[in-house]
Amino acid sequence: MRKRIPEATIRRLTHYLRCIEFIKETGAEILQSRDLATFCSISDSLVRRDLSYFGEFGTKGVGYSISELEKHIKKILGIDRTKKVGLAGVGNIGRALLNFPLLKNGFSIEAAFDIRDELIGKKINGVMVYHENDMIKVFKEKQLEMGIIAVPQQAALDVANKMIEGGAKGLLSFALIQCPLKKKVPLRYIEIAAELEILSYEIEKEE
Amino acid sequence: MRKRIPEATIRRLTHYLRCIEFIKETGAEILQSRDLATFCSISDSLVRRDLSYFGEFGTKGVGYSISELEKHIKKILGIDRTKKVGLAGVGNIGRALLNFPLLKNGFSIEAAFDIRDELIGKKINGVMVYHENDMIKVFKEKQLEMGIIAVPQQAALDVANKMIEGGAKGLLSFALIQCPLKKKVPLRYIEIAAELEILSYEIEKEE
DNA sequence: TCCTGTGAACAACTTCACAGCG
DNA sequence: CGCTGTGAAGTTGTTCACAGGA
Repeated sequence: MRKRIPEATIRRLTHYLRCIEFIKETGAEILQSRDLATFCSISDSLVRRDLSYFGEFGTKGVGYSISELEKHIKKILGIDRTKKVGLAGVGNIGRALLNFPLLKNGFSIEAAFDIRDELIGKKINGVMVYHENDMIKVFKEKQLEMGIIAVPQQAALDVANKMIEGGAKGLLSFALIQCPLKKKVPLRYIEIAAELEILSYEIEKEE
Repeated sequence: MRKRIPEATIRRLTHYLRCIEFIKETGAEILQSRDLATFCSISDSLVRRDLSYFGEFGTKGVGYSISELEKHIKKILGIDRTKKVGLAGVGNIGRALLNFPLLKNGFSIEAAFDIRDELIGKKINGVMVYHENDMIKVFKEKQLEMGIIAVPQQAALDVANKMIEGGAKGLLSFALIQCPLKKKVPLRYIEIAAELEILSYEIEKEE
């Protein structure tokens, strides 16, 4: 079962994790494909297919052990150990991220970066703010694995390249980056405008 | 030609728009499927297929008129006129959105909402902050069509239902909403944790 | 019995390849 | 000739339906 995994499957894995976090609160120990399916509004066979890409976690006639399943999914997503993250841009979005309980999801922001003098050397929510000029050095020293880019668009490419030079193996950006990057690494976007536009389309379609 | 449109096509339409905004700066008037394809790192035939779902915009042997194409895509996405938006939650994410040039994309935040007394009645970036208790009334009065939810998770369902009761036809949420909603409307999420998790998976896969 | 895991059928999406028009 | 628009082929993703184990 070691075929290529659909990206959609990976996204659903994150939803399964949200479901597990939710169900764990109730004290349950076993869960069935149907439970995950209902939570995510998809079919139960799709849940089983998704999980089967990675092995056989379940018990026939019973279901899945919640704690085992959680461990497995975290392993698959690479968040079985905490990943160290550097954050560029301490504006509103940056601050929101610093206040966000990312650690619970397996990520820890270990350093923040900005170019505004009044911020450099301050700690925000326990995270030190460095100057963007020191980004390569700090990324290397602290061995940061991922970068989050929350700077204005015109600064995004430069910041991305610095992160990569500092050793970042993947980037999440709120700003469109005019590629090409110095080195090809996984790059994802959070596109607020795009989401609003798609929502707008869906609204029009309804009518 | 009026088949079901893939969601992926709609998302790419938003990318085409970003490309058009970018190319317009250069003063060009004509663009070809290959230009859009290169910008978006996809194949040119996919660009043509995407556009062909909605009619024949191009000129054979020449390409697409940039201004016509922009008009068409905006029409398809329902942003040929500005859509009025209400924003719940004036924390860091909410403030980031208030500072974001959404108007350029066809959206205008006409009212913000929070429950913190010190914010109510203030204007932030020209947008009045109301109490969440007045959300239904304000949504109706101002005829807000869309809602953005940037409140803590435990408040999200309540806020969503109020927006819908106030007449919102679609919602964009930063917090997971435990459905069901009072009434089914298009609902999209921006899931920062999920994006980080997927990125983490992609990083592991590379290795 | 009940629920998982999975071949096989089906559906959705993308690419190919070229007809057809400017 | 060059580029669009589109059937047809190819590929990828989802659902069906059931064998098989607990």
